[in-house]
Amino acid sequence: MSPPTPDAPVAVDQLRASVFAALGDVTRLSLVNRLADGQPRSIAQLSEGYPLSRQAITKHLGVLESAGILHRVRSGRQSLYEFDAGPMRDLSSYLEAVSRQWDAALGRLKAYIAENP
Amino acid sequence: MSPPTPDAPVAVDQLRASVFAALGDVTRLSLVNRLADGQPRSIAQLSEGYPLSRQAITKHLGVLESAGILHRVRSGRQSLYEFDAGPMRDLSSYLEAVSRQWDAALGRLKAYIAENP
DNA sequence: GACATAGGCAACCTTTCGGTTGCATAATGA
DNA sequence: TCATTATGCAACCGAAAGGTTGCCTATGTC
Repeated sequence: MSPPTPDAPVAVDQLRASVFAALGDVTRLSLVNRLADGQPRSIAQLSEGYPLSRQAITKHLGVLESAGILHRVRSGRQSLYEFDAGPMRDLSSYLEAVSRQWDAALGRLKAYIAENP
Repeated sequence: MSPPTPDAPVAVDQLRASVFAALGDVTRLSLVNRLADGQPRSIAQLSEGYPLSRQAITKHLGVLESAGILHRVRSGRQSLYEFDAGPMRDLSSYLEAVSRQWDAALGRLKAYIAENP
């Protein structure tokens, strides 16, 4: 778990950006919230409650799957989607790292001011 | 700090989605990484090192500012951008909440299996 | 005042996104 | 077998994203 540096390998940042982008939509965020209870659901089930066509939901699920947030498992004639916490855990630790970097910088600033009144 | 529920007010989710979306781009992610050291920088400074025009960087900074991740402070003839950790902290706690929900669901599943061998 | 520097504004372009519709196909159940 | 259900595939569409270029304005500097 390397802290974020300006010159970090682009591949890692590219992956992270794709996960962020996948979550950057209210519909997809809502889908993730529903699936985070651990129960896999079919496309038909997931389409209920949205003012969108099944195809639109299918596309959103595809985006989330590409980002690794969901996995698709075929069961008979239906596609079940199940949640994977991995990518979102990675984002969480990344955000924590940035926040810590920020806190440290703030601490140094305060110390500097205290020593140069 | 309410845990994410499927029926959460859309306004909150909309804000979160916009922050996620703002971070869903490698260039913007890189800009954030640079500014997270606490030092405000001008647009000219921030434009260095990218194969993009100054205007492109300006647009990216605008997106980050709209999401509340950066603040703009005019100083003389230059616009300085400074980091604000707030929105990213919110995302972090949101992601943590989802992960905990997931862990709890997994725990219940294991308990169920253990009791029904 | 003359000139260089930093940035804002606006028009324009191409690609991607989010969405729809129509139709084809695979599994199921009566 | 036949109708139904669940999904996949592809074409299409308008709007937004990401980017460029050209020009204008404000602020420093000599």
